[in-house]
Amino acid sequence: MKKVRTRFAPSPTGYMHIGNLRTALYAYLIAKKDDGDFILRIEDTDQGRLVEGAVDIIYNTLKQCGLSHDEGPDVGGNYGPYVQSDRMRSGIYYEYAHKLVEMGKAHVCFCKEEDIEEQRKAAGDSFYFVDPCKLLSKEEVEKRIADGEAYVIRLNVEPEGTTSFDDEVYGRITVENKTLDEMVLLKSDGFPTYNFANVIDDHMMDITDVVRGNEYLSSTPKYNLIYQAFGWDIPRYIHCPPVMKDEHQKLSKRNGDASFQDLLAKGYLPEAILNYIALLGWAPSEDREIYSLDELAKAFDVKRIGTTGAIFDIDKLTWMNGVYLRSMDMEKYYDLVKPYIQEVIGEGYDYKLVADAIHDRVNILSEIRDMITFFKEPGEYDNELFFNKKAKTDAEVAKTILPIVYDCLSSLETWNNESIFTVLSEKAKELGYKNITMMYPMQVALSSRSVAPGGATAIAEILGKDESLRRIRNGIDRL
RNA sequence: GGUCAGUUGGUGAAACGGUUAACACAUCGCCCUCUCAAGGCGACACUCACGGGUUCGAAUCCCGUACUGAUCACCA
Repeated sequence: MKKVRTRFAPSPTGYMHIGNLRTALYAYLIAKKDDGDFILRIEDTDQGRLVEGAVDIIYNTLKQCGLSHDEGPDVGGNYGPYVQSDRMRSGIYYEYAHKLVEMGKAHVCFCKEEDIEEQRKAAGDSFYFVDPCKLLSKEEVEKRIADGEAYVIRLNVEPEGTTSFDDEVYGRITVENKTLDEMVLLKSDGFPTYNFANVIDDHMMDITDVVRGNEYLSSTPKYNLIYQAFGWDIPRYIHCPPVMKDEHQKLSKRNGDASFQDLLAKGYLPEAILNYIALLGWAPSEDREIYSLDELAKAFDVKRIGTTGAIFDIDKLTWMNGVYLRSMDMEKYYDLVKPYIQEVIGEGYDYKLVADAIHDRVNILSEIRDMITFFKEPGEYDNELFFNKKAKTDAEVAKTILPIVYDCLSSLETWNNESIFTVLSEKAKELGYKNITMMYPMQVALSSRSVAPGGATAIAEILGKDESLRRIRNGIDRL
């Protein structure tokens, strides 16, 4: 069996959006499942749409995701060049388009765009019309070309019969040939159209599995016609359903939807993003959702790709990101979280203790800031905050509790979570209070919040004895 | 408008003609608990867009309707 080769063929038009990334992921997984090759090819036949830095974004994204390509513009390979605008490639397209003309499978067309439009209109729904340029003699064509007249090369399509292809996801699809137009292969500027370049490249690069979005489903019969004209083997087609923003719209840059870069900036992890989007349009056969990239490659099965657009649910991604954060190696977690902590509270505190305190609470890294600002400086708060139904506390109760807490702690020698908790809970027991009645007012005094990451005692440990006592003192003074 | 495709809960989804229609997110309850989380437990589709048919039996097969999407460029 031939070695599986898939390709990711983006056009460098800006940010990498999620749908695109998922297509890249699937292409990667399909290749890696069978120890095949994953190739990166840059499709830039449209010179008007080049965006500066866009290619770097593609490289960076693939790298951050661990979707390493075996061949590509930057890493080389035996099937280069891997950029369509490369002069060497342009020559190839030109040559093959003309070869098709010689074979009688395509023809030179001098029609103006308006002429074509008119004829299409006249053809109506049947769509098919006979291009008058098809009837030109070889001599005349050559003469007009020699005279410098602009021309394009169009594929010849016979209106009779049907064209079918098998898609691994959507099954067998058949269309009538008369609904297919005689597509342009080579544009008047000498560049190939995207569709043509695609077929040539996929064939020349020995691509066995064509993985792309299902918006290409309709044009696939035309691709097949080109393969057939050359007598080439037709690849396996794997069309993926779209990733949607909502019921009606696809996720897109134009709608201002989050790109991969945006998600990273918000503090989502590449592994989590990849894991999540793998599940958008594909379901594993076992009852499980958390997969590393390698595990995905093993579990992936083209047959289990769905046919319906899947709505991108940021809530589920957020949950999954939290799962990754909670289950990752602690050292790695500390490294990840350290810059965020230091940015907010600076030096002076044990950032690992802070990291431990928020470990079970953080889902996305950008949430950390709001969670821990009070360590640096307690915020303004109203005495109403001392009210807590479950703790049976309010400002009045706090007035009696806080001094007790203060006394217990000011004489405490060993300052850590456990020792603080022990002394306070013993005191609570002695006085007949529930722990929470002691702890809640303390938490408010320490954090200026009704909810805080970690219990009052954990916060006190991080703050240190002096600062903790100072904040409790302030709490007492204001009551 | 033509053509092609799709339709299981708020969301992702499983189900290879016979199950109480999995599982996960979200939501809501309860438990745990020094708050919030995390974790544990439970609730949440009398039904699989709708209407016919085939079958002893249909979310699963067939036909039609509705709705949704894609496509119909010298854009990629």
